[in-house]
Amino acid sequence: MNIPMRDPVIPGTSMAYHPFLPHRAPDFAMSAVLGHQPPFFPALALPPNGAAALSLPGALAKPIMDQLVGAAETGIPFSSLGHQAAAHLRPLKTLEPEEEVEDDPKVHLEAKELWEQFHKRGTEMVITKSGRRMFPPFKVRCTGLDKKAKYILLMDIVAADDCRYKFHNSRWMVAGKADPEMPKRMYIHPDSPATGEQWMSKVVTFHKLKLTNNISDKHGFVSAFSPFFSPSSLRCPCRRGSPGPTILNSMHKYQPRFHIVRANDILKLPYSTFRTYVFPETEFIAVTAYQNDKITQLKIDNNPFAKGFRDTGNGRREKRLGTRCSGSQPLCVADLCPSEGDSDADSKDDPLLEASESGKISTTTAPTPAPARGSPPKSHFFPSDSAASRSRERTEKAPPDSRHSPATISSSTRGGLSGEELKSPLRDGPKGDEPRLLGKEPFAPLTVQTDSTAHLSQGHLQNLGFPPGLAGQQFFNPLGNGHPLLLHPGQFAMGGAFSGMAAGMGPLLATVSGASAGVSGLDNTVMATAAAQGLSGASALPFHLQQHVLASQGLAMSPFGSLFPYPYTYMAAAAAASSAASSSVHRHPFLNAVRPRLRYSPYPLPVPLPDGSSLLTTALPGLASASGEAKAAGLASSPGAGPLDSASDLTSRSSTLSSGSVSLSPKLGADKEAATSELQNIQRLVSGLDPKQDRSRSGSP
DNA sequence: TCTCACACCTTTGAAGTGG
DNA sequence: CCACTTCAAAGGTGTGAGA
Repeated sequence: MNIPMRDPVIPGTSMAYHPFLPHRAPDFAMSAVLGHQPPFFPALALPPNGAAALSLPGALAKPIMDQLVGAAETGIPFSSLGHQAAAHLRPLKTLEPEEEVEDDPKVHLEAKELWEQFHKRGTEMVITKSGRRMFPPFKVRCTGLDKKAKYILLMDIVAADDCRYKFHNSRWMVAGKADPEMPKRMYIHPDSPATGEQWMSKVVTFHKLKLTNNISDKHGFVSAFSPFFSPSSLRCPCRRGSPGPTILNSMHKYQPRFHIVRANDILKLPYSTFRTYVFPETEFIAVTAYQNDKITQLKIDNNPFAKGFRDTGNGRREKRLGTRCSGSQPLCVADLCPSEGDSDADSKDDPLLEASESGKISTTTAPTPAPARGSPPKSHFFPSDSAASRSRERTEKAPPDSRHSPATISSSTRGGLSGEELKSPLRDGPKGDEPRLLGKEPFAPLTVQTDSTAHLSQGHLQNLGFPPGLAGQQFFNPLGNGHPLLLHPGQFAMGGAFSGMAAGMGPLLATVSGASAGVSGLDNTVMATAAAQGLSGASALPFHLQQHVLASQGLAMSPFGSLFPYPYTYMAAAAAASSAASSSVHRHPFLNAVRPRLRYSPYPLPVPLPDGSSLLTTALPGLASASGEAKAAGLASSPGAGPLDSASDLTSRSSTLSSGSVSLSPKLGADKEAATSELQNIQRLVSGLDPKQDRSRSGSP
């Protein structure tokens, strides 16, 4: 085996990459996923909570990984491989579990009304070969976080269903089966990790995330690894090594997801608890060219970059209107948007602010008390340091009072959700010193918060296709909900905060990811509705092959680590279940045969637990009805069915789920016997050997 | 349905100026 | 040294022709 040595791991980067995350029981992890007897990991005698790392020079990664994966698949003990792989498998770092902190995260979608306007019109999101930003930008406000604890915020976009669409007769219609999905990347917010206080102090935006239909796009792996990558690019948040675009299929429907992970180190991500939040109104259909004039006009009216196309502008808008959109009527949102003049000084880096900051698009309710630190009137998600920007900010007129709906969009899995209204900080206040990590971006003056009293509960798991037999498994964390986050090396993308860590790992990650993109599940202790759906994107590939990377920044995440956040059993079970539930997985030849496709419904009905708590983090206020209307109006025949489609299913199967195992922070000292038992269940589940499970799955919609 | 060049626009950071 | 202005470059938009 001739393996060139290059791209050595940079000492001190703590680059932990281990395809078979040995969290507590690495052998179990791998075998569980693969459905084999535990392979032998001679080099992995790890402490219970230790993290083993496969520290490999980049060029070594691919061949060694291939062998390791192959061995795992065939049940060959790794010890018999007799090459560098075993030598490289070694404990790299012991990761202490996140200390228990009391938090009750709630997430509010910003500019919700604008999103709803788009949604009602059959939102189209343009994707280009070079990558195109999302508009409206995905922005959220977090509350309920532990001020002292550190969190990593992520976002990803997963297929919403298994269909391809076409725009016919002014409406979107199903045009067939979906094309295979490319592995999806997790976009890690560049400010991660940051304290809860920092996150809560401002709007968290992911507007830098780009969408592309270019499957050969490699930028995601380049920025941090490229020799041209300069630390100076990190100075300005806006210029940080931009993550690679998320690859989407044109004419397919997607659902953005937001994840909160309590972790103070990116290395702990795989072991940490995920809370996933889904906002159905952010669902969109990717297009390479706008099909719906209403959407086009809506975006033109709201996106400062498109000012040249506005009716009042001097661009080609008038011409265009005369030819294509002559019949277009002013859109509601347009009315909600600030005039051109108003927007000029606003949104610098955040086009949406142009609209949202005016407050015209906000359907707010009661104002909420502003935190002491207050919020600046203008919000730049990635503010410019330039004098010009500062100058402009100074000259900006004070925004209208932000009135936030106290409603919560999400609920905590901890059952701690008392249903009390969220008190979100006002964003319009004196511009205080923003935490460095979060940049200087001020709050958006106006946010649209919705009541998210609805909580996803275990009942949603049914929707995710959890086999009844598994539901009762202790390890089968209902919150994990069956929908593991698809943490794939290639799934991760971030703005650069972790860029350094990735040094030297680029080739490794790229090769591994490229060669074996697959499904990696990350158990979300608190999984959102869409959990199941998350698989759709990344799960198109074999579960065991998913060696995901923190794509753009080169952060390598153990796919199994992702699967087994902590304890691993939770992850594995969730991953397996999610795989079964994933519509995308369904498309996968390997999994297709044994697991009927489960349709993902992003609008599950919250099912409160007996104790009054809710298991799933994501709660979408009024989503069901709203989305249903939107679908009815915009989608002629969405196979995804409405939000309520899964209600019956959820209800029918909810009894099989156990809520007792829900824990955001599973204790490290889990009983080994229990783990073994869990493992066996996982193995059966993953390997598809359990006929009962299959039967039960087949009964799923 | 997609790609591309294009015009128009915003954003960004550096350079310059003045207090 | 700071605040501010100016400028050019980079980059984000939708358009419309052509493939």
